[in-house]
Amino acid sequence: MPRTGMEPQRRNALVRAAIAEIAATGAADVTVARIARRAGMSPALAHHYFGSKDRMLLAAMRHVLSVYGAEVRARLTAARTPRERLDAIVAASFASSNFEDDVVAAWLNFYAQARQPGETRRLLRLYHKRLRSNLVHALRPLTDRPEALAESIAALIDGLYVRAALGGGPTDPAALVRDHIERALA
Amino acid sequence: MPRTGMEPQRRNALVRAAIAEIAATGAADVTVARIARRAGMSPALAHHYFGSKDRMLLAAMRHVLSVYGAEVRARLTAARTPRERLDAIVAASFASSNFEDDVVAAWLNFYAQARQPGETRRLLRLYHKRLRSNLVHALRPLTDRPEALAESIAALIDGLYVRAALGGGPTDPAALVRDHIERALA
Amino acid sequence: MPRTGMEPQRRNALVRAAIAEIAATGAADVTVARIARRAGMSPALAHHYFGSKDRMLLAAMRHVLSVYGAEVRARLTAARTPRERLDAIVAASFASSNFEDDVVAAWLNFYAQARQPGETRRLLRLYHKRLRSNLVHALRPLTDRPEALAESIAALIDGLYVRAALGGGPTDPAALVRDHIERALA
Amino acid sequence: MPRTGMEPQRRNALVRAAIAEIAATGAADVTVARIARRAGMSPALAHHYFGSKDRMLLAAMRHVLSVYGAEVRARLTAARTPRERLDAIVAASFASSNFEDDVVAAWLNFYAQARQPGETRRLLRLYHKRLRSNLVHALRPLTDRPEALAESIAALIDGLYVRAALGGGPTDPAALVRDHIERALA
DNA sequence: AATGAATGAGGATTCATTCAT
DNA sequence: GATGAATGAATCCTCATTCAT
Repeated sequence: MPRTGMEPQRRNALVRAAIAEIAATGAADVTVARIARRAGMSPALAHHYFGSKDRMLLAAMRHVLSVYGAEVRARLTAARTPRERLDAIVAASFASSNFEDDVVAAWLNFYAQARQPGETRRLLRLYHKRLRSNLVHALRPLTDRPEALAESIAALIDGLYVRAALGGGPTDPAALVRDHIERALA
Repeated sequence: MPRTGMEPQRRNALVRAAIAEIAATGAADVTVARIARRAGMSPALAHHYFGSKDRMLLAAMRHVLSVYGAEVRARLTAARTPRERLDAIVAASFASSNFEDDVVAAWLNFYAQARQPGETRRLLRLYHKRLRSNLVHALRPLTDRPEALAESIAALIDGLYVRAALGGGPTDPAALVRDHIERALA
Repeated sequence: MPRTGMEPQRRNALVRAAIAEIAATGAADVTVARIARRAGMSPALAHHYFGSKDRMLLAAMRHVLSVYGAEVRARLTAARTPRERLDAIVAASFASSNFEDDVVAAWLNFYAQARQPGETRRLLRLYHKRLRSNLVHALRPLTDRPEALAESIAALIDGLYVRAALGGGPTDPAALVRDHIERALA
Repeated sequence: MPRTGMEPQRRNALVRAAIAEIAATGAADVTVARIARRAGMSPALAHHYFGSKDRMLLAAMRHVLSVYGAEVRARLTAARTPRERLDAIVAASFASSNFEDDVVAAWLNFYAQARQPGETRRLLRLYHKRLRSNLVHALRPLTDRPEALAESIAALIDGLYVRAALGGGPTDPAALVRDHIERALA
């Protein structure tokens, strides 16, 4: 049964299962056994691939961040004007690839976990820094206080994430952010 | 040593210890034993007073919500104009009584936990509803789309909370929100 | 509130509550707190009167045995012929005072507990000895093998107790025993 | 050390250890840890195989019942006449395989536990029903009141069990039952 | 590569019991 | 006499992790 070259598939399945499990069960009740079962393999194999539960969850987080990062880069490449760059960032944040229920839940839990010092915090701060820098870069030609506006845009995006995680957020959060930007630049 | 009438003090000490422990250790690693030790008593006594870990954490959440609610009510009572009402709500959100490090961390964890159905979710949704209704009520005389603006203000507040929980948020988040409101009403 | 001379009532209430609790919850789940609550007082008071849980349960057992003993003595006094003596013993065993549901359940649990060396076993063996000796004494004028018949009568009584404890025993167990005796003496 | 296919052995060892532990310690003081130690493994492994203490004890009970059932079936198969059938049932009840000290003690505790509604009670009632039906079937050709006699035989068997559990029962309980039957059929 | 077997280290919870009042 | 307060010790159970196969 064991075929060679399964490693990437196995790792991927585990990462996806981890995200789904966080969403379904809550970070507090996530166990290696449950993740492994969801991914269709034994807990021992999960350990074989990731070495520890922490590293597995970290891989899940990296996956979420990298999906987001890829989305941003792709859209930024296509953007021509500063305004388009802004829209690209906002659109990436709410793109279906990382605004699915599972992923939003995972984000929220990463935030909670990032309270403690460690890799999660480091990664999340890195994400924050990049988001801010992207925003500031796009805003610089449009306003003379790019930092302040970037801050509020970033906070707004995070707030909408949080609310989405609980259900009951606005239907079109991206529109809400664009509105905010428009008014601020007016 | 055992004097009568200790219940309120003990419960209070446990609630405070629970909040501190969530902030210090992260919700995932909070144990009854740690909370009890921090509150200066045995785990058995903690159970005696709260019956279960869940009920203890729920009491902590209720405490946080009630502190916030009291802050809002107190400031709303003093407000005269719609604009003052708005400022009152914003100020309450960032008042020192519930913007301390511990409390902000607790909020974040409550959000993460509220993903799962249960009392936490119910309480948090109730808080959301009240906040929105307070905002809409204050905004109605000031704009013709009070719901949309309320939504964005609420999201902004939550986003600033999240960022505060991680450190590195803006120095004066209330100012940022007031700025947002001003621009939106202009 | 505390009146003097309450001791006998208190002790009695606890003994009765213990028996009821054994029947209702099963010996494994009997706790001092539950017994005390059922008897309308605090666990601490129960300890005050009995010193320990074991001693309390032992008192309950002694109560059951003494009720049975009193019943036997009363009926034996009234009996005139050997045959009447036999009937007296059988009737006492199934008299309502110790064939109530609670009491039967308690008996069964005492048997289970008497496996271990200790006071319970001592008391139960004493009961066995007395029962056998009473039976043998009554049987001696009626048969030349009184010991064997006494043995089978005693076993039959115990068996009927066991079955009564589970429900579904015969309606009139005493009649069944009398039948057995009659046939054996015929 | 871990070889594959250990499950049956482990389960068996635990069941046997549970029976021995009930006999040695009394059902009230049986702990998973003690059973596991006696069976030569960790408590965690015991849980791994049985899921819970209750299910483990239930398995022990099922084992005892099935040993008895097998004994009865084997002897009934060999029996030719109604009288032989009766003797087969009685002999099975006191066969060494389920009249050993351990097993008798376990029976007694199952009885005590069967007071509470649950699987134990269900199984024990099933055993009662089968025993009665076997007896009635064997008695029908021999007497015109098979039910009544079956009842008394069953009660006698149970009573002898109870007494055996405490030590001090008759040396040859089966003979006593056969005697009872003989006289009743005379 | 893959897994069943196995466990040590906890974690929530319960409870008999003690003590000051 | 009576009780609320308090806890140490134990119990069941879970889980990440390791290991032989």
